[in-house]
Amino acid sequence: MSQDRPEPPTLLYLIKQVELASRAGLDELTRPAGLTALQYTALTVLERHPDLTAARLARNSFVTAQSMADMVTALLDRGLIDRHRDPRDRRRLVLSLTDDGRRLLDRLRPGVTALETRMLAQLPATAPAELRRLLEACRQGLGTPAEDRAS
Amino acid sequence: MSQDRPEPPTLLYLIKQVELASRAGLDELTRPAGLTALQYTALTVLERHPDLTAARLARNSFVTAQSMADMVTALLDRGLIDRHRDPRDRRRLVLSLTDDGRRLLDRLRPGVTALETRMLAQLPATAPAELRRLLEACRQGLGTPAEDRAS
DNA sequence: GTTTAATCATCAGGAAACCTGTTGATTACT
DNA sequence: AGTAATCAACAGGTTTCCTGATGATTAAAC
Repeated sequence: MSQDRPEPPTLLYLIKQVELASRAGLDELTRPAGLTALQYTALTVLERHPDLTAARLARNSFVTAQSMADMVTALLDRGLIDRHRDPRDRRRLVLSLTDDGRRLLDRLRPGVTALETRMLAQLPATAPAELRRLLEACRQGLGTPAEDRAS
Repeated sequence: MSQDRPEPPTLLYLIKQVELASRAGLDELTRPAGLTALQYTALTVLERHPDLTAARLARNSFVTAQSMADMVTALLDRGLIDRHRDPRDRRRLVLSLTDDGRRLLDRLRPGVTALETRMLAQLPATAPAELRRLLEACRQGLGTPAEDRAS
């Protein structure tokens, strides 16, 4: 009766836990630069996928365009990103990293890499690839956010 | 030149992606009940670890006690949790689920389980255990949040 | 080709979740 | 006894998210 077995947490919860822990670490790294973890993440997405619009960026992050607008404004104000109209679709405002944004990412990257290394420290060398495979399948299962659609 | 290799995202980013997707799914499930995904998660933690304080709950979620206070207040106001002083340490206000809170969790659980199942749908039956093992090691590596300390 | 529908950006307003900094009460350490 | 650590809470503020509405532009339907 009072003998309740620990009841293992769900996988959903474990994922949240790891994300929370990594966000805390990321925040620590990016705070000195005046960036939040989410802003840093958005910058890395723009680095990997140039010429995204705010709307696409929002879908990629499973949030509404209005939510993303707040962050885009912050990054614009700090001069880390830039934007211009797409001549082929004049509704679209295409985002791109500025040189300042690129420099900031380059400066932060080593710390982030170290954080990831620390996360994986206890695991064998084969684990990262395995974890990647599993996570990508999970993302797929939950409905991948229309990404990686090259020109 | 315009041939940029996709540059695989970091594992930290993949974890965030899966968490974002799962949070979106969770929010959809819990919104009808007037709960956010985070509030639901806090309730499940209290279910698995009765007699936690808000401070412990905060550490468990890698946030400050002040941040957790907002959510605790919301859950108290909705009558989903309760609290009382710990007679052995009168600084502590111990949290516990109310019957209403327990009922709500029971009602939401099937949907959450289905969400997790959907996430894992593409993977073989051995994957969940493997994923759990990897994620637990990651959490450990990032500094586990003083949990699972039974009485 | 004109109407209809979808998409993009944006404004307004608000809620939730985070933070720093401070204070007072209680317990633990010395 | 006195210092340090912990817990809860107050004040005030930022970031991140939402719904709802609007105008501009493109795509689809008729």
